[in-house]
Amino acid sequence: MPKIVNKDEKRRAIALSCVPLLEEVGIKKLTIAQVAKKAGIGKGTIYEYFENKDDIIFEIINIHIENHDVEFFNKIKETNSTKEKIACFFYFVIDKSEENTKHFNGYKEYLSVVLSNDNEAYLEFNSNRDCFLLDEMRSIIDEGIKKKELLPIASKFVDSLMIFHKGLVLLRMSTKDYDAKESFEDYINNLFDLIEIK
Amino acid sequence: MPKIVNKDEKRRAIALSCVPLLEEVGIKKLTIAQVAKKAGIGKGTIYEYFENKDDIIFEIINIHIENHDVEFFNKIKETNSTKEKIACFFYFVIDKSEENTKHFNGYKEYLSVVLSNDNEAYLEFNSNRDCFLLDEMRSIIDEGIKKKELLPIASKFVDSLMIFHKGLVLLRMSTKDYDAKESFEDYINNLFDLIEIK
Amino acid sequence: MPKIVNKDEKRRAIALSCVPLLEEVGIKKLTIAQVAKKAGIGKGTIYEYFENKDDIIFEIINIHIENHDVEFFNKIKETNSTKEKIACFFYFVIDKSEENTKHFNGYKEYLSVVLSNDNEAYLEFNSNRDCFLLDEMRSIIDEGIKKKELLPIASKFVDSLMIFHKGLVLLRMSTKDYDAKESFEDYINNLFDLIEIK
Amino acid sequence: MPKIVNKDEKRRAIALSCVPLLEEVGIKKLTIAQVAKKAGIGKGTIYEYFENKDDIIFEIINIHIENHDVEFFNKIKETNSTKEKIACFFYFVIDKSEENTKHFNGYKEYLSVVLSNDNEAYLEFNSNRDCFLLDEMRSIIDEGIKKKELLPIASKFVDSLMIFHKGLVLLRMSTKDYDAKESFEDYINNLFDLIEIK
DNA sequence: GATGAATGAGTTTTCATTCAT
DNA sequence: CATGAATGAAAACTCATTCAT
Repeated sequence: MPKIVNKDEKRRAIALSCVPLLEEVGIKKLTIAQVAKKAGIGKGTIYEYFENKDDIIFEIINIHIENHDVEFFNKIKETNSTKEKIACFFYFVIDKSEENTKHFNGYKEYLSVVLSNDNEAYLEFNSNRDCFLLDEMRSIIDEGIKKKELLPIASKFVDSLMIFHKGLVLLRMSTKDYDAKESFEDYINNLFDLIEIK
Repeated sequence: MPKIVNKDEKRRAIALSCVPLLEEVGIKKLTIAQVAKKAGIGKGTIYEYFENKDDIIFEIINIHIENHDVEFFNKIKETNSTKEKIACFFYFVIDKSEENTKHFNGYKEYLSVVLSNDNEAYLEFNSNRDCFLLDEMRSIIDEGIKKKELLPIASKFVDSLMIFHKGLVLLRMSTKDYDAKESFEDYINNLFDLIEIK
Repeated sequence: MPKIVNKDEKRRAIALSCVPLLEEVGIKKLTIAQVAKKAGIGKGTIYEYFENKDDIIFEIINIHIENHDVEFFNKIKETNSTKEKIACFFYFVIDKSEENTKHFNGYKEYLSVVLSNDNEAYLEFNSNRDCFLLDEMRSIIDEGIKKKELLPIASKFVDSLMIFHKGLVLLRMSTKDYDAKESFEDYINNLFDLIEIK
Repeated sequence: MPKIVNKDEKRRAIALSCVPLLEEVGIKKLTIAQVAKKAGIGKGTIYEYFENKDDIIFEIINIHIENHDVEFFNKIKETNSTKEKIACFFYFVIDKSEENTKHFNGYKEYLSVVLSNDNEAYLEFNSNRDCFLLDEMRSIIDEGIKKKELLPIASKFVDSLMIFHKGLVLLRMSTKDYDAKESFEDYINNLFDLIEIK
């Protein structure tokens, strides 16, 4: 009886084995040869499981983001106040630690690829993830309202909060020495003056 | 004695002649050979006036943006209410007309290049332009306050308005069928509830 | 399963097929395109077997020199007297035949490349080959002493003999109509007055 | 009355002003633009005084070598014993000081150019200079014989001394970490055993 | 005599993808 | 199922030299 390999499983296994590789060399410098070597299979085999290079990069990035999200939601769970939970969303763009900067630059590279191609799959993936994060934010705000930390009006600011987040991301990426932290703190304090129950 | 040319003028003239070319083929596909042909000069001559390919692309984009700004400021001057003036800032990201979409996609490609290289000059240029636009926005808001259209508190929202703008730009670029208009209107109406003198 | 090729063999086969090409066009004018065409493969395939252009040129030159050495050692074996064996070493720089001049000019071009780059591999290769030839010369002299053709003191002249050889090479290469033969004969006769057992 | 410029004088003046430039950037990287700038004239003017790039490089190198020779003959004059005078000839190839290494590498680059082109003028220049140095060496040896430092037989070794010198030059240039000093000392001691009057 | 603007040929190397085995 | 050998298009940049002024 031959070993039955589930195509999807192997696809994922290949991508999984290349998560550190992508971090190391970056999207643009990643070659199929490297991927094949890291996964311990032949170059041709890659094409049994992936349409093309974009496809595999996409899969690897997915895993990256999933990993990131796991950490992210753990952090949020450990956090009590609504304000701090919101801050968790912004750590990614605020934190200047080497570790986070690496992730941030990885995401920058990813965005560069998204913006230069016109890959529908990328756009859809981004849409879904943004929706997902938006929902998370909404839950947190709603919970804050329920816990009497926030005024009911707070729910009207969920969207703009997420858009503001995107704005900080783009500014940190495209301008010199942008101080996202300062901007965030101004904004969040301003906002909480309006929505917080003191 | 040889013909003496004004280097700066010729530099600009070359760039100017390639503004439509850049629009047509995009940044990534633009070749020096094309530029030289369009400008009606030899390839080598390009390098008498520009350091390298980045340098010439940068110059062409500058002209693009200058052109855009001229239109933009004309629109603002023709506009009366502060709210409408603010809306002018957002036309770029909101408007779905073919004309504007072309510009928007051009800017998208530019951003893609900025994010993938680490060109200090690009980052600095962006910083300066963002500062400049921020100042414009501030003037408009201040004027609105002076004209008793807005409450003094409005001045505290200038920064976040610009960041919000960036956020919309990134969302329109990186997600599928993003409705920047809706987001903007929600936001601006929400905001004006807080800062408008009715 | 794909065709498995012996990388080393194919590498050598490619280089081998280009030995006449290198002779024909010279090092500086040799292009990868020519090499690929001559080897009957694609340009890209070259790079499956060689690091870069230097690498392939180096390999071709190796074959050249190996070929030359084979002839050279055959000649020495066919020769009886020590004096004649020594002369064999100098044929390369003395002989004005068209055939040898072609080789000599090839070596000249090779040296030109060695002197203009700072390629460690080249320098080391030269060192090794010089050592090797020095050892050969030493064997010949030692044998001459053993055969009572030469005085024991002859062994003290091995180094200078090789250096003298280099000197003739450089002189033939860098000056006009240099008569290496005359210089060699003067030298060898002078020397044999000192070291020969008559 | 217009300023009469002697063509040859200006030619020399231009070359003279570029002596340090050549040292700085080397032969291969030297551009006509640099030469024109250093000489304070236009690029086109260069061609009023020189045939082509080779011509001007040649002229600059001439001056270099003249300068070197001046130092060299001063050193020889200050030296007493014949053995030391001979050693002066070999300082160039033996000395590992930074200063001399710079000169040596300059000469290496020059030789590389000589070997890669087939410029008759270069070859002739080299022939003449080698003749000239040979004559100098002969004078020194003859003088040594006259001063009863050397046996009359010494005159038979003048040629080989010069060829040996060339050999050391080529070895230092084309092999790794060559110890020219050791080779020279062995040789000169060996030689003096034969030709010195003790 | 002087100038400097204009020129354009020429070559290495990478790497996603295919397909014969 | 798996493989890896083979492919070939594609583009920036330099710089000696000329010649119109």
